[in-house]
Formats: sequence, C-alpha cells, structure tokens
Amino acid sequence: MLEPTPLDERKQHILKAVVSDYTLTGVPVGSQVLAAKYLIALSSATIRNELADLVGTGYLQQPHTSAGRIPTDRGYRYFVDFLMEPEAASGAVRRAVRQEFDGAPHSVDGILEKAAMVLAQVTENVSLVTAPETSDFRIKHIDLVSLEPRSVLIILVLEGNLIKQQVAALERDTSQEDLSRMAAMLNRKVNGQTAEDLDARLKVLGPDRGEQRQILERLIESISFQQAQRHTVVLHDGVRNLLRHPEFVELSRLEELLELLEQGAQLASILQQVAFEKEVEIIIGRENTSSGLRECSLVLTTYKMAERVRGTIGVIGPTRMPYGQVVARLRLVSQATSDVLARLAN
Amino acid sequence: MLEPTPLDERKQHILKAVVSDYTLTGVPVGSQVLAAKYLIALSSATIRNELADLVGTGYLQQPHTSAGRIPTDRGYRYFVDFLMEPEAASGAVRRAVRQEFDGAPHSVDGILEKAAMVLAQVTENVSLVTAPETSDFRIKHIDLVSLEPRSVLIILVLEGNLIKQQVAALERDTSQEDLSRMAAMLNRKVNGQTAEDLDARLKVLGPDRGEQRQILERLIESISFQQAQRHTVVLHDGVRNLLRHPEFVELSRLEELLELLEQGAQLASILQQVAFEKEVEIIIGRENTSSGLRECSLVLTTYKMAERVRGTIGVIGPTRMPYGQVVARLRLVSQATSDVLARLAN
DNA sequence: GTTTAGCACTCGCGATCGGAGACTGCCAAC
DNA sequence: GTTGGCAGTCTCCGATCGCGAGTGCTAAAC
Repeated sequence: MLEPTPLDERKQHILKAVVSDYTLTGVPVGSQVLAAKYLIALSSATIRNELADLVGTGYLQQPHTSAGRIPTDRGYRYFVDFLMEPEAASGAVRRAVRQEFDGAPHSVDGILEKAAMVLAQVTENVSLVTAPETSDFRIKHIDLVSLEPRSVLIILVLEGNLIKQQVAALERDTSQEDLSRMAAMLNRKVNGQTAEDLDARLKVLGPDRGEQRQILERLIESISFQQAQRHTVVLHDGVRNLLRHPEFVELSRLEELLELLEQGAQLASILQQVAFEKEVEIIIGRENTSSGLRECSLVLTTYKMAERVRGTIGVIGPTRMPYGQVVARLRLVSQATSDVLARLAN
Repeated sequence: MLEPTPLDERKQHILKAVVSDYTLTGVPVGSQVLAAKYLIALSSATIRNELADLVGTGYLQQPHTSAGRIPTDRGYRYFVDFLMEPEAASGAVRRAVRQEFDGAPHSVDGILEKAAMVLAQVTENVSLVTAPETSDFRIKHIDLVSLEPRSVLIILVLEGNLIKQQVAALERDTSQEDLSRMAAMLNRKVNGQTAEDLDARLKVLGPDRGEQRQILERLIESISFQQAQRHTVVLHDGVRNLLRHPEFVELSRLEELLELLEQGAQLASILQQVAFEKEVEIIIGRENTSSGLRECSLVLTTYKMAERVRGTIGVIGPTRMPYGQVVARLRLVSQATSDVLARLAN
C-alpha cells in the first residue's frame, strides 16, 4: 500500500470528475472533456498539468501515451474513501425491492435466494450471499424418521424455518415408535437451544453410551458440520449482467470469474476473510488476493437476523462500477433482507 | 421438416467424415482433407462432386464460396439418426463418475445437484437436471411445528428423503401439543400414500370442516403445488464450459443462453415438451423453438427412481459437439444417478 | 508563481489495399 | 463414373495511411 499522498482540493475535484465520467462512459477521459463538463473555471492546459501530477502519484493512469486518463485501483480507493457522496436509492428501486420481498418465502433459504436475485437485478451485477452461520441458531424442532432398522433420518428445524437433514447410523435396531419417543424427549430437552449450547452440555456430561447421545452428537454435527460445509456455499445470481460490461469482452477474465463462482469454496474463503471495519466494505481490483478478481471489485455488507450478524451479502463487478449507486442499493437490499428475516425469527 | 432424401453409401460415408472432422477441428472441411484423412480410395475431385450434391440436398453448407463444408442442422440430424456409432464411456470417465457418486448425499436434492455437477464435468458442456415430479412420491413422514398460535409449519418427508415445507394459517389457536397429536394421527393415516392418493380421498370425502382437513389440503398443495413450482426449477451447472467453445465468442449468443438458464421457467417448459420416443432425445439447432437455442443442441434423457421415470437430465451445448461421446457419458451419468436414487427409495 | 494559448508530436483506430492460401467448380481426358 | 488440371473466388492477414483525439512542452499573459 502506498503512503496516501495528500491531495489538494482541486486535485480531488479532478480525480472525482475523472472517476465519475469514466464510470459513466467507459472511455478514457481527456482534459478538454473535464474542462467542458466538470471544471468550467479552468482551462484544459491547467487540467493537463494536474492530470500529469495525478498520474505521477499513482491515482490515474494512461492506457497509452496520447489517450485520456482512467483511475487506477488507488484512484478508486481514494474516491470511495474520501470523495464518494452518499446516495439514496431512487423511489422506483425502493418500490421494486419492497415488492419483491413482499412475496418472499417463509424460510431463511428462500429469503436469501430472493435477496441474491433482487440484488443482482438492482445493481446490474453479480450478487453474492453467504449462507448463515447456524451454530448459534436456536433449535425449534427435532424429528427422527426411521429409514432402516439401523438408519435414521434426523430432521432439524432451526430458527427461521431453516431445515437441516442428516442420515445417521444406529448401533442397534430401533423402531419408528422408539424414535418418535426419543424425538419427543429431545424436543423437550433441546428446544430453544443452539448447537453450541448442546455441544457444551455434551462435553460436561462426558462420554456415556446410549442411542440418544449418539443422535445428539449427530444432531450437533449436522448443524455445525453442515455449517462448515455451508461456508463453501455462496449463492450468486446475475452472471448474465456481466456480459453487458465491456470489460468482459476478454473471455479469459469471464472464465476465471465463472470458475470462481461455480466452485464456490475459494469464494467463500475470500468472503470469510473480510473484516467489516465499516458497514460496507469495498475491495478494489488488485486489493483482492485472488487472481481471478484482479480486475473486479467487491462491495460487501452483512445481513442480520434478530439483531445478530449472520452472513455476508454483496456484489461483484468490474472495478469500473458506480460505487455510490451500488452501495446505496446494496444497503437497501441488505436492510430489506434483514427485515424479512427478523419477521421469521419472532 | 424436409423429406429425408435417401443417401447412398458413399455420400453417407462422406457426410459422416465431414461431421467427424468438423466436430474435431471446428474448421470447415475441404475435399483434400477428406481424401487424405478419411477416403483414401477417392480423389478430391470426386469428393467435390459429392460434396456439391450434399450441399444441394441440404445436408451440408458452405460458409462462403471458397471454403470447405460444414454440416447443416439437417446434416447433424442425419448423422445422429443413422451414422453415429454407439460409443462407450472410457474407463477413466466411468471411474471418475463412480467416485463422485460414492460420496453422494442421502437426499434426492443433493444427488441431483451432484448429477448436474458431474455431467457438466464429463461432457464439458452445460448440464440440465429437472427436479422430480413429486405428486406420486410416497409420503414417509409428516411433522407439524407451531410457529404462532394460528400459524403452522408443515414438514413433509417424501421418498428419497425429499423434504418439503410450507407455512399454513390455522382457523383457531392451536398448541404444539395439539399439533403433535394431529401429526401423529396424520402419520398413521397417510404414511406411504402419495399426494394423488390423498387428493382422491379428499374429493370423495367431500367438504367438511376441521383443522385436520385444512392441513391435509395444504399438505397436498405443498407437494403438488410446489411440484408445479418445481417445474420452473431446472438445475444447471458448467456455464464456464461454454466459454471454451469458439462459437460463443459472440457474446450475444452467450447472453441469450444465460438468460434462459438463469430464469429457468422457459427452459423448464422446453424440457417438459420433449416427448421421449427414444431413450436419448437429441434436439439440434433450429429444431428448438426457442430462439436462444437456435445455435445449440440439447441431448436429453430421463432418470428414474424405483423403476419410474422422474425427471429429465441432459446437456446443452453448441450444435458442433461430439454427439457420440456426449450420449455415452450422459447415459452413464443418468444410469449412475438412477442407481443412487434407487438405493434411497428402498 | 500560476495559468493559459498555441503547437508539434504521439498513438490508436478504422479503412483500404494487395498478396497468399485454400478450396471450389468446371472441363476435358481417361 | 472418375480423375487431373486449371482458372476463379473468397477469406484472412499484414502493411500502409490518414484522421482525430489528446498529450507535453514552451512561451507569453496574468
């Protein structure tokens, strides 16, 4: 990371104008355009001098000697940190989002899918949504269904109507009646607890035998283990939107990105590493450690359920994106998602 | 559809050679290449005459006057109907598929996802898998979980550990104890039946009041209605593979296709219209009614569970694809999927 | 010292052109 | 019916050229 060279007000103004215009048009922006559209008080020659300085300090770059300037990653960084003005989503967008969420399903899974869809739509980019951490979800209901004499299907209903299932082997033949009795007992015992609670209690109890304990263990596993698995699950939507951006005419970039999206695991670990120091984190171009994202930016925030942060929601797109607008719309969708999830938690 | 002009053996041989070579290289194939690589007994001049005939009858086309020939949709059709030799998947592929399915999950959903993944991988194209028709799945278990006094979460476990959930409103306040009793009763009554069975029984009974009937209705709805919804759900995987094919350098094609894949509904209706007269149906280029698929081919078959056809599984790719290989590998994956599903049904 | 006008210069882009190469279609001979 | 030969056609590729946009530099103005 370069030392942040302080920029005087005029340079800031020019940098901001370059980012704005380039974001809009996708064409390197020259001194004349800047003078005409953004900085009427100055001549193009003065602006040229300033532009040369901004190139020297690494905020702008020239694709080739006689072209206009485009922002570097550093330029975008300065822009989003200091120059970007807070935007509000337009009424039309607000309405569209609200309407989409009105018919949202009654489960966490469904709502997050919906969120991914809506976010992709309103930001015209690829959306990302991580599945929630479930280890601190309270258990609402347990059910045991006999598959074979020594095989049982454990069904867990967690807060938010999130359903987990897992097949477990049993040590001895067990009938459905026995399982039902066991389920009833478990329900009384574990209702409202989380996997973490159970795990702690299990550790205190120490090792003992018995089917019930075995099932409990599998049950905890099914929440926490599947949670570990879940981390490899990142919902996404809106790949079609990428094709509209001219930066993806190079298919190799698109391919790298698609690979990342379709395999998921790597993407999940990237998202997990993000430390949210601000409400919305923006990761620009080469700030990404992953090579496939070198020309992309991530705009990320979290969503909540019952006042607790549960997962990440965000957007992936070319570095040239309207950050202000994307941030505003991401906030909107994240808030709407959290609201709908809150209703589930009751 | 054109009247199928009969082709003499030599023309068949030439057509086959053109399709094979073009599939392999992607380059229009000329008379000299054919003479050298496939038809050593003939001179290029003779082959030229035959090629001209095949263009005349619509099996081949020339991209431009002085280029080699490429197959038309009609040419591909003739190829797959009469000329294609049955292939067997290689040992390496068989092993890879078997290995992938070894760790397959214990539910229909999970297995179908796995199938989509594997199919995309081994055919190097986009895979498609429709969710199964669930209206004739037997019910294994029912559970009712109270959400609010007048709101209940219905959980259904069907054959194959397929779990459905739906939230239903109740007419009067009902406690979890009541619901549990009701669930126990329902389990005794409906165990092993299908939604169709229940629907029939419900119709015979005629309209009467009562919470239980209401729940039963919602329950049927949740199977059959969600089934209707399910038809709009088509799993797919392997979009990244498309980028490897040179026919998609035109991004507009890619965009059309992606749109089709991401919205799903239209795709589902296309797949639903396919009448399986043969085990594997192949739909080539403009034989597709959908404009987005005009330059693509579909290779489709069905998968079974407990000896009954449950859904469609297949591949979508450019018309220039190695049909023999794709058919062989699709068969392999379809069979493997059906086998794993059969184990679930027990 | 800063700003500005002027100007020569650079570079990418698109159009144009021409030659090489590939393949065809046709014709005459086998 | 088949083949060799040959002229003709068309694409592809690289080179060339002019245009236009935009720069950097210099010298003059503020």
